[in-house]
Amino acid sequence: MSLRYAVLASLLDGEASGYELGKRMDVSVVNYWRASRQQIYAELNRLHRDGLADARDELQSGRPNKRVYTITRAGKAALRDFTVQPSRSHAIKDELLIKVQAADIGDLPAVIAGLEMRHTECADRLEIYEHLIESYRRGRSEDDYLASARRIGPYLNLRRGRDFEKENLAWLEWATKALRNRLARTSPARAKRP
Amino acid sequence: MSLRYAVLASLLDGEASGYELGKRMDVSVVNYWRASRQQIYAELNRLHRDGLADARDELQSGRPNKRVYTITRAGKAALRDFTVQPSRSHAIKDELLIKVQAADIGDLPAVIAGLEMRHTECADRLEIYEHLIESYRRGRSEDDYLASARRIGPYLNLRRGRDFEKENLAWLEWATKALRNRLARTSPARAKRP
DNA sequence: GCGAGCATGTAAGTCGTTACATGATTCT
DNA sequence: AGAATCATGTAACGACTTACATGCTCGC
Repeated sequence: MSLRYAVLASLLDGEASGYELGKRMDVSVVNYWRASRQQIYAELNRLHRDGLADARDELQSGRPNKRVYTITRAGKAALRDFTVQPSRSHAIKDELLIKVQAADIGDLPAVIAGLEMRHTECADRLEIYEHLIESYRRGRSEDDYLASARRIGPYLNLRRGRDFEKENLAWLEWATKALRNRLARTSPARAKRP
Repeated sequence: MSLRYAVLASLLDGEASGYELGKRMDVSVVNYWRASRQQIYAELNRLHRDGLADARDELQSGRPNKRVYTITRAGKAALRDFTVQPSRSHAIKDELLIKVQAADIGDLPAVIAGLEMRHTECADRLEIYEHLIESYRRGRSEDDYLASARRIGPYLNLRRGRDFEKENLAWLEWATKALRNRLARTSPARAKRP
């Protein structure tokens, strides 16, 4: 049921088609709930059926037509009700960390390569967050922005995303170094007894 | 398919029954993949069926008997193969953050209360992580530990968990303050025009 | 006496992923 | 020529949650 409210919350940023929303709710932009396009299309239909979103068909030339959705008053009310409900702790699911957990028994060079790949992904996301934060602030100081902006929720989440990516980068570098040291000490020894 | 490897990785910490593993893989202890007990029972059965885990029944008095599982050679090989596969970026799913995103339209005091509740949860988890890190190190310095320990994967993940909880606490405090300021500025104004 | 912890599971239902289908346009 | 972007969806499958079932012991 959370997907429903994640989609509604995303519609607060303005009307959107399913496709656009799919990009908005991509890992690189949204750090509160990512969803696949197929999920979003289905949820938008349900939202419309339940009167929480209005839909209108926009005819386009040279590309397929699209359905543009807007959050309704009832949608906002439902979202408001949701904010009062207790939240369960987030789900922690990260394949890379399973590999780190099993690194000592696993293929060390492969795990290290995985950490490095994640590092570049994180760095890319960090850059996106930094740019978004800048474009939200438009020169204002943070306190200024928080005092004057119409909405601050998206900004709060953006900063969380940025801080987490930074933290993540630091950890990835540290963990990579630790596994590299281990590799240097264990693999020459193994090589001597084939 | 990742649950399978998460369970195998948890079995590297030693043999365990489904119930024990359920506690090991709880949010408070494991930060790489949390799973419900029902999921774990089912996965252990499959693991045993596929020869990746050995099972033995342990008769107990005064409490129900239990099935204790051990990872097999084939299980370790499967886990090793898994470490070579590419990892997808983790799933970001946090109900609380949806509420933060919608905070401006939602019930501000409720969102603030939610952040505070999460704060105590994080503080509790942080304490657990700190204690676990201490018990892993047993007085040794970090470099010393990383150089001498038989396995370092669990320690790397533990530090990640600790750092993330710390970061999280800082963000929660900052976001709470921002939403409190907003509440102070908006609710007296509203109260004047009923 | 009652809830919490120990211990394992089934069944039903919801949620989410992957593959497939279609088809024009623009970039490399 | 082939891939990527725009655009929406269906169908099948797999993952995950929630509720239910059972039953004994220990502490309050």
